[in-house]
Amino acid sequence: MADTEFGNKLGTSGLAFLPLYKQVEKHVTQLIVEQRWKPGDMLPSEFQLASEFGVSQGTVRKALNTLTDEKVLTRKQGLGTFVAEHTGMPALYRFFPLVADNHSPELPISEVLSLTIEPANKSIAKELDVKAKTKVVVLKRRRTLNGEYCLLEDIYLPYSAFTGIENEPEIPHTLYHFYQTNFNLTVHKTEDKIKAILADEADADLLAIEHGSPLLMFTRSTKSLNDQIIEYRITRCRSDHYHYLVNFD
Amino acid sequence: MADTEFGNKLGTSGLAFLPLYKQVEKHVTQLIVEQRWKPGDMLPSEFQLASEFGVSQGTVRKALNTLTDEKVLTRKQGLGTFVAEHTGMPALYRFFPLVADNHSPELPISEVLSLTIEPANKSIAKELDVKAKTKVVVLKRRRTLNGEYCLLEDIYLPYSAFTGIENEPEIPHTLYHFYQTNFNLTVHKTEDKIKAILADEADADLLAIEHGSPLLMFTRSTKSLNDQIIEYRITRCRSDHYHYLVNFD
DNA sequence: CAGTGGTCTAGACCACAGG
DNA sequence: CTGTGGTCTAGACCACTGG
Repeated sequence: MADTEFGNKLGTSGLAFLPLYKQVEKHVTQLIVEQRWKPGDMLPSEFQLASEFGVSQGTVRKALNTLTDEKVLTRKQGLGTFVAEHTGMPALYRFFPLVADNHSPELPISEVLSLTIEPANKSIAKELDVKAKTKVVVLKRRRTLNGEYCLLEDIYLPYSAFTGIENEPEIPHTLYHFYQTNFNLTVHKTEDKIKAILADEADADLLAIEHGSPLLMFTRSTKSLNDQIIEYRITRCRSDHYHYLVNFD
Repeated sequence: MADTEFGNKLGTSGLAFLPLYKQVEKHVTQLIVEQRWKPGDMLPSEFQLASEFGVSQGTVRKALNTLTDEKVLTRKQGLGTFVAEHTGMPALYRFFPLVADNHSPELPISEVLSLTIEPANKSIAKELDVKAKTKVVVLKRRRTLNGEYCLLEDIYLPYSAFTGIENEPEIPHTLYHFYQTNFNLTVHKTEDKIKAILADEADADLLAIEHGSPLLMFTRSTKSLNDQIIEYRITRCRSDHYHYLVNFD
């Protein structure tokens, strides 16, 4: 095998002197972003990728395992390596940390209250990392859990990444899967900032609770595989029968 | 090297047919729990451990890297592998997710309101996984952040694991480090359940806020390295100038 | 300089899935 | 049966630390 400093076939252009396994990670991620491999597709075997990239199988393995830990890929012994899909229960609850206090949870039902396209105000523009007055999609939803109104969401999306969303016949309940299949945007990381607030009149009416009830408010910033901010949302949520669950380890 | 089915020197007693690297993980963790290696100590090199355990260096490496990811160990190239200590800024904020909205945070100041030893009521006993009426330590604290009262904590500890705590001259601000150094209990995982509530009169008085203000309430269950529940705490916290920060990825 | 962890390789064998 | 990922080994070389 060509054993020169650049004996591999990865895009080592530029000055990125990263370890080979990191280069493999980036390269594989890039190929997914470019849709060479789509969600659900099976990747070539470790040996095939190794020869394709000009590195050893162990190096490919290390990269694929890291991406599996990050939930970009899924691997099954005897089957193969696949591009992760945001489908199924585990993926559903991965970014939905609301848990019923006692009984087992139903699936949440989402109800679209409005969908408009507006110029971003300063605050939203900053959160989405776009210029002020850029067109953004504003989606307001209400979710029902165990038969009662549970939470309200104001969702902001950069229109440039979601062009045509206003023509979609229906906005499904599972938004992140929808982003992935219809706009090739895979959610990779989210950050929630949580506060306690009192319900204002509008929210209280929509949730059918008393004005002044305590609500959890969390603002979420969501990044895609290629580290672009693709969503900002503000959620208000009653927590008398549910809690927001966080694990540190 | 002895290449029999049990050619290694790990305690493969019982019926635990785990991969070697998992056995190494468990074994190393156990040695830390038993204080053969104390926080801050340097472990033997990978090759020394490999020969000690009767496995290859690569297998030891895999186990040590996993434990490093779990923050049980820290590794530094050229230096060695060390048992992690709950000291320094990163460890301080690892389990303290409260962040000031705008300005950079001060270190939190803790004030002990009371420390008593009581028989556990049913609810606390269940949370600590002990029998009802078992003796538990009840520690109440108030924390100040950026010059204002910020949060109240009711902390419950199983007395059997914290015997003698009532004779400690002082309870330091950094509780988890205190558990580690004085009681050989290293915090490994926590789980927070978050709700929004209204401040009752007692809490409002202690926080110098109005009765009925919204507060974040989180109940935390904490496990040590050997998976025992070592703490249960109920925190009430104002969130008008701070937020609780959560990352999913 | 010697000793440590970090990267990379090559190859053996096992466990599992599907035809 | 073949092909996949999972485990384990052995060894080479690099990068960093401290004396």
